[in-house]
Amino acid sequence: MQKNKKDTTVSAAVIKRLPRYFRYLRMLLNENILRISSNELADMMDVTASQIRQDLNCFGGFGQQGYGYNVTYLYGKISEILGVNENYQAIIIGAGRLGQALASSPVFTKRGVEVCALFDNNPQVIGKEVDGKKILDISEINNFCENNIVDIAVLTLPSEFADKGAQLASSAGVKGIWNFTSKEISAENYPDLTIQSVHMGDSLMMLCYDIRSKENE
Amino acid sequence: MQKNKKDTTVSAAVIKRLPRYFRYLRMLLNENILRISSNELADMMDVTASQIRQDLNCFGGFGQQGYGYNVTYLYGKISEILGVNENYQAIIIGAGRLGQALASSPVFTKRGVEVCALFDNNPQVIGKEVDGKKILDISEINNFCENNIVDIAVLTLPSEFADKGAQLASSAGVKGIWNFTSKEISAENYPDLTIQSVHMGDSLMMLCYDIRSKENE
DNA sequence: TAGATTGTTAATCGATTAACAATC
DNA sequence: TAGATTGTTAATCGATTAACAATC
Repeated sequence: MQKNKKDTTVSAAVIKRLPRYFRYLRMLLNENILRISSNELADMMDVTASQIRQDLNCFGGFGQQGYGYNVTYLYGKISEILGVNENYQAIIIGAGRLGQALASSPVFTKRGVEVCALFDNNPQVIGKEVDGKKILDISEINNFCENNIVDIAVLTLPSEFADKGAQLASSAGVKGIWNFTSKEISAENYPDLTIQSVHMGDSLMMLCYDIRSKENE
Repeated sequence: MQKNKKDTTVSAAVIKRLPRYFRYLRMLLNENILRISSNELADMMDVTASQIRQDLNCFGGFGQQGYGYNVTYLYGKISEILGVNENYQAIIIGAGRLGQALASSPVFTKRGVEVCALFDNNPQVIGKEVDGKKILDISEINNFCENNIVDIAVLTLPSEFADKGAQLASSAGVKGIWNFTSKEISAENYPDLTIQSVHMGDSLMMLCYDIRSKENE
C-alpha cells in the first residue's frame, strides 16, 4: 500500500494550531473573503507565513502557487481534518450547573458535535430537560449507550468523582472523554479511550502568573 | 541592582507546566508525602527528572542535594510563583448559565481567587444571588470597580459580545481578563491588560481529531 | 510571458534530555 | 565518609523560520 502524506503522524504542536486556523477561516468566510495568501493570513493571526504553509502541508497541498488559498476549500479541508463533519454524539456526565451550561451552549453545535443526553445521580435534576436534552439517571448510562451511538462523554461532575465518571464512560463504550474536572484521567487506565482535559484551573493560574509578572516588571 | 534568577524571564513552555506541578504537589500533601526526589515525581507525572529540575531551577534552588525536595516548601514556593496567596478578586461579566456555574464552582477558591460579583444586562437575573455573590446590572460595573478592588474580569457572555466585555473590563481598570468566549481578544487593543483565553472549543476539536486519528490507525 | 505565491528543503533557534560535578 | 540527589553545563532533538525552486 502506498504511504501518502495523510498517513504520517503530525506533531502535536501542529494539531494544537488547527482549531485556531479553523476559527480564522470561519471569520474570513463570514466576511466573504474567499481568497487569502499565507502572508495575509499570517499578518491577521500574528504568526509567520512559513509556519502556516508548513502546517497546512502536513495534510496536503491545499493552496495554489501564484494564487494563495481558496478560503472555502481550505475551511472545508480543516473541518474535515478536525472531524467537524463526523456528527459526533456526546453525553454529559454530571448535570450540575456546569453540565447544564455546556448542554445549552453553542460550543458543541458550532463544531458539529451533538449533545444527546445528560446524566446525574441527583433526583432533583433527573427528568428535567436542558435545551431539549433529557437529564437521565446515571444508572441508565450503559443502557442508553447500547441503544444510541455515543462517541464522547463530557465529565462535568465534581473532581472527586472524575475517575468514577471515566470508568462509567469507558464501560459504556465511548471513544473519547472531554474532561472538565481538575483531576487527570490516566491514559494508561483507559487505553481504548482518547482523553482531552480542559483544565480551566491551570488557565486561571497562568493568568494570575502573568498578572503578577507584569506588575513586577 | 543585582540581577537574580527571579528577574530573568522564564519561557512560556515552563510556565505552562507550573499549574500541573501545583496539582501534583497538592496531591502529595493530601497523601502526607512530605519529601520527594525529581525521579519519583518524574515517574508520577510521566515526564523526565531532568525537566523537573530544570523547570524548578528557573525560579531558584528549591531542593537539597542528596535529599530531594521538601513537598510543603516546594508547594509553597510554586503557590507563591503562581500568585495563589495574592487573594486576587474577580468579577464575572455575563451571568448566564456558564457565568453562574463558574461563580459557584471551586475553580476560584482552590487557587486563592475570590469572586466578588457578577454582572449582566438581563433584568431576569439582576438582583439574584449565586453562591452568596450578587448579580448586578452591567451599568454598575465602573462604579463597583471604583469602590472595590477588582483584579480579574471573567468573560462568560455570548461570543459576539466578547469585545464589548473586554472594553468594559478595560475601562473598569481590571488587570487581567479570563476569556471564556470563542473570540480572541486582541492583546494590542488592551496593552495594559493580561489576557488568558480558555478556548474550550479548541479543546473539543482536538479531542475529535484524536478520536478520528485513533480510528484511522 | 512575468508576477505571485506555494511547497519544500536547508538553516536557525529553542526546548528537552543526558551527564556529571557540586554538595548535602 | 559514602550514598544520594540536586543544580547546571553540554549534547541532542524537534520545531520554527528563512530561502528558493517549482509552478500556477
